[in-house]
Amino acid sequence: MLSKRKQLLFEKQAEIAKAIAHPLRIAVVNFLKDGEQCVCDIAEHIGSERSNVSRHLSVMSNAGLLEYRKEGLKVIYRLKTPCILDFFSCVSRVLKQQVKDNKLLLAEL
Amino acid sequence: MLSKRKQLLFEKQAEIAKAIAHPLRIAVVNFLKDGEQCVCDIAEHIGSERSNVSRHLSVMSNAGLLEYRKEGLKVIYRLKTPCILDFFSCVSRVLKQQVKDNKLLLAEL
DNA sequence: TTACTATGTGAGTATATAATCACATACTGA
DNA sequence: TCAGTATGTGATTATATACTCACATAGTAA
Repeated sequence: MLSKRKQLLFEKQAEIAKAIAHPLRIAVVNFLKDGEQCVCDIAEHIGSERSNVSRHLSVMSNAGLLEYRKEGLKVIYRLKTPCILDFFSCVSRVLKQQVKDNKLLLAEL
Repeated sequence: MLSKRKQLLFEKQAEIAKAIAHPLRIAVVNFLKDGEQCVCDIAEHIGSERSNVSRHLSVMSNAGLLEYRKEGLKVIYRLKTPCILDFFSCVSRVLKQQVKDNKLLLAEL
């Protein structure tokens, strides 16, 4: 059985993973990897309501993935831990494997 | 604005991230990193209903994170793309940073 | 002050996800 | 064949998450 300590750790880890696990939030990470951006530009780039984007940004910020600074009216977000980007290299590997598997499956028909 | 192609990619990536983003499923990954295990042993190790664990395993398997083989009555799961484990090294970094931030916050009081 | 802009938040609704229980299926071994 | 075990799935319920709209707040600039 899992110790309480381990369970707590896994919950924390899941929280961080959840903060990445959304198409819009992944789009944000991809946009921010080239440099910081304000909410309005992020919203425009992604093509979603500002209020919605704002909420997603706060989810990611609370999870420790993003940080921000204020500049006049604008709030400018940036990646806090760029190692998140490594995550996507693994995800790409999983996706490529999926394509390979599908090809094998097709060859069976 | 995002291209349809990019959007589709982000959706696929989010699907994979979602398949990790649950405490129980993270516990499974941690258990399987030392080698393959049957559903019954996974369920016992984690301390959850077999039916529930079975469903979580199928989520991860569908996402391409796990694969399995059958051996008599048992179904034995293993990690399909061990690079998932890299993900956790980044998550650990995020968690450590959170602790640091909290310490700084405490020092302000 | 007044009008304007950027951001964030409350409330409501829709949708997705998780857990539980009961049950079906499939394999094993007497 | 029959009893027993491992796994998976349907149905239900509970909970969490996402989106939209309206509005509040805070800074800017005339």
